[in-house]
Amino acid sequence: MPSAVSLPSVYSPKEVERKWYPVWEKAGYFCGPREKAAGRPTFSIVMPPPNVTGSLHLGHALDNTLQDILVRWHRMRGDATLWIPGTDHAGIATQARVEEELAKEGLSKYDLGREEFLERVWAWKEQYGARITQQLRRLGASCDWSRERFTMDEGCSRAVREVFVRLFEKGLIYRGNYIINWCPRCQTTISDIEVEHQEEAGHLWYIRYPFKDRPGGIVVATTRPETMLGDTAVAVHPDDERYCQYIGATLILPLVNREIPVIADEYVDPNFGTGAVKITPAHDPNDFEIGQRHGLPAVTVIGKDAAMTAEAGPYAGMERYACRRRVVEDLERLGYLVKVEEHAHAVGHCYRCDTTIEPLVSPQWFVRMKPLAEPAIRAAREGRVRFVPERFTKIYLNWLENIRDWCISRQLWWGHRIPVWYCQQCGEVICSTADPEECPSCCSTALEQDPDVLDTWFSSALWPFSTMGWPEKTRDLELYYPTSVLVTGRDIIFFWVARMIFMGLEFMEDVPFREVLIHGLVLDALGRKMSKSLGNGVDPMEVIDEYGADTLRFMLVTGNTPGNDLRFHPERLESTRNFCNKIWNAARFVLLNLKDYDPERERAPYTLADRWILSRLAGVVEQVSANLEEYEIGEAARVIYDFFWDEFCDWYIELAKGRLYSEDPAAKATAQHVLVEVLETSLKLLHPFMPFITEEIWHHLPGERSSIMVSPWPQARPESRDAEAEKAMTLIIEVIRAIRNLRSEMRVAPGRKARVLLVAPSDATRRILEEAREYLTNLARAEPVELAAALEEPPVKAATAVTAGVEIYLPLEGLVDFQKEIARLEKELTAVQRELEQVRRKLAKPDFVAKAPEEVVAKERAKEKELVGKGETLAGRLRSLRGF
RNA sequence: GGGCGAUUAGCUCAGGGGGAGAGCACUUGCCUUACAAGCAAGGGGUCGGUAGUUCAAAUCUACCAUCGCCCA
Repeated sequence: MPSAVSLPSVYSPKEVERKWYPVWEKAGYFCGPREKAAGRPTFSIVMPPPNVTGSLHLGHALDNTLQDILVRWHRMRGDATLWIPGTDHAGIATQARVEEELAKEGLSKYDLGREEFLERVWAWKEQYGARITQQLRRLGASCDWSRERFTMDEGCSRAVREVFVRLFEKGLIYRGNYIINWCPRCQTTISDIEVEHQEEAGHLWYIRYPFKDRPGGIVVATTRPETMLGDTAVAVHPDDERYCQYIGATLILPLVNREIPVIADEYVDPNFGTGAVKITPAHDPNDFEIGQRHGLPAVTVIGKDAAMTAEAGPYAGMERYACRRRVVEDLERLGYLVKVEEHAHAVGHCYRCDTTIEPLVSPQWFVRMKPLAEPAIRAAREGRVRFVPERFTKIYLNWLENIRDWCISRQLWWGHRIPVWYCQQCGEVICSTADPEECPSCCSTALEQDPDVLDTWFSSALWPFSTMGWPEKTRDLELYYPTSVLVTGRDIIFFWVARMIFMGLEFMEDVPFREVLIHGLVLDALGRKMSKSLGNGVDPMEVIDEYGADTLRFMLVTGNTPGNDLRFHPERLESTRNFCNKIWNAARFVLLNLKDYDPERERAPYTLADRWILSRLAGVVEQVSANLEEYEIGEAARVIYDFFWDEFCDWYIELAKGRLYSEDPAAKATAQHVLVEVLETSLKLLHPFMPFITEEIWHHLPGERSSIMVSPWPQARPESRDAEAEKAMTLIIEVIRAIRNLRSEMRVAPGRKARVLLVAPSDATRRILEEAREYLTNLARAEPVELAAALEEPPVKAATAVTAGVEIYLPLEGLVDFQKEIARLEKELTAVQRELEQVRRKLAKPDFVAKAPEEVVAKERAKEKELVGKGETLAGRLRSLRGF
């Protein structure tokens, strides 16, 4: 056993953390077993794969800490536990980063060509992927590295192809020329949910479109005048009396002189603008749909570079906003511009680069969502997937119920290539899991694979089963699918959670996880999202360097409630670090006092303090287990924190000192035994939260030990619960506090012993106080302590307090300022009277006595009695002081 | 426009139908042989507003206000 004396008085996490992680990993503790213990369930989690783009941020730290807590807890409970780690290839983000690198060398991806570029990205992935897994290790994540996966590894890629082909064959994947969101900077499509809408101050331009064959015209209102060049109709509401006479009429589109019809469509809001809407099917999603309904042509006037196309005639080649200015000028000059209003509207931006999205019509691949969404909706409605907190169910359902088809093709190089080939000979479209050699229709070998790759989320959607070896029927799938819980941030419910659920239902015929634990975002101290552009990000590795992983972990999961965002305050790190230090020093204390400890030695019976702390410990074990069961992780952490610091350190350790320093070996052995018991159990309870410090201390405790992480989780011990001991200790603590308070108020020097008189009419109370005599001396420096049922003549020169049915006198010859003491007691008496009044008012109500539960009424009565007694004592005391 | 969340001590946040809590900050006193990253004592809040349900509301309901987020 290492010497306790060698423990320094300040805990330094660095060496400890570096020491233990490799030990755990080498011992194979993280490996998910291939069999489960009889009578125990399995517990499995797949880690939300961090992007290989860069490094872990605080959100990852929170997410993985929560998972690690659950995993370590279940492992200690003896469940067959599996936590699969991995990383995500993050198509757009990673490609963009590598392109940035290239740009520094003055190169573009086109200079390298597709293959060489991909080699560069793979090199990047190797470097940064390794960094991320290193960072997860530093955080203490006890995931199974032998099962580590990457969304583009062989197995995941195979799953992606399999899924694509099956959906294609089922008619759930199709290619079509539809309107999509185009990011002109990333040069790719993005899906609807990757578009972020931001309110912007803009204008509403009113433009008059003249009739072709009659005087006058129709005034339309638009926020994007440049798109008028692509207008192919003007729509009005069919019931709008202002316009119904014009339906079917022909207008002349100004500037381009195209003839366009006036059509009627329910979509038009008669109250917006003039009630007449210009329709640009090629550049607006709603207009596109109207165009589809009415068979309107789509004229593309803005290209993929966000510049005007040849279709824009004289405006061809102009950048879209320059064109907007010119169009407005020209309209004004030609007298078509009626008016301009200030107008705030939502503009779509690329979630990655914030560039304004351009809706474009383009041939893309889509997943037909309705048939996939329905089972996913049912699964949540029927409770087969449960969200924690529950309110997120609604967000999930609302999205799925209004789902649109999912555009999955991306014009990128980094990602899963779409497994579709086009025959250059006959035009056959071949969708296949294996690369085809020749066209099945015409046998031509001139096949060209679709150049696009899949949306990154397509592969992430398969994560819960692709990581377990699907489409093979593997042991892991058999044992660990569905996983137990998914832990993730509320920002990716749509992106990821929903998609995993419908893919799981489609391909595994079961939900991918039974529960979804949603946590909030980690914000900066001012409540802002952490971002590169704001420069307010905090690097978790720097925090770990300075404070240790245990501190970071504990800080992240306390002081916040499930689903709510968490503000990052550096000060909270300090208080949590102090808690680590507290644990360290409590352990040091115990170990320093264990030098002559022999577990076999005969022990004296438990004292009141022993029975109390063991009872409290049993309560805490139950509570922590119950909290973890309900995913109330912060609450569980708080319960241990309070118990350990307040009850164990501040009270029990102090109460135990008397016996530790005594000459009675049996009494000492009992105290040592209880100290070890409480410390050991507390360490176990703390281990899921603070794996490193608990492991370190664990190995200093007496006895042969393997790792704490594979030690059994503490059992609930109802037989240790001792209500009587808890009640007695509560009384003793109150009396000690009252004495300390009197001493402090009377400015009795802390080191000085003082005579204390305790008056308690109740025999039971006196018995407790008698047993606590030593405690009062040690903890309140009360000596001698005199006990009485009543006092004939209370000392006049004394400070007084009344608590819990005990009158406390602190005789202070010559030290008591009578006026001050009278004032103090008067204040106290007023408070008592006020409280008594409240209680009596309550008890006076017949309804209360009749309708409130018996215990509540009894409690109020007891309170009344106590307050009356306290008031009488105080009043009597005041009388005698005044009479003196 | 719809939905969700927040509003509790100076700050950051727990709690949640029956005596207002924690950490930090503040005041006072202590280098007490585990810990000054500590110990002890203390001050500080009509729990955002209004109405309702209830014997009882910080807690449940409705509405309102302010802030934030999501969706359209």
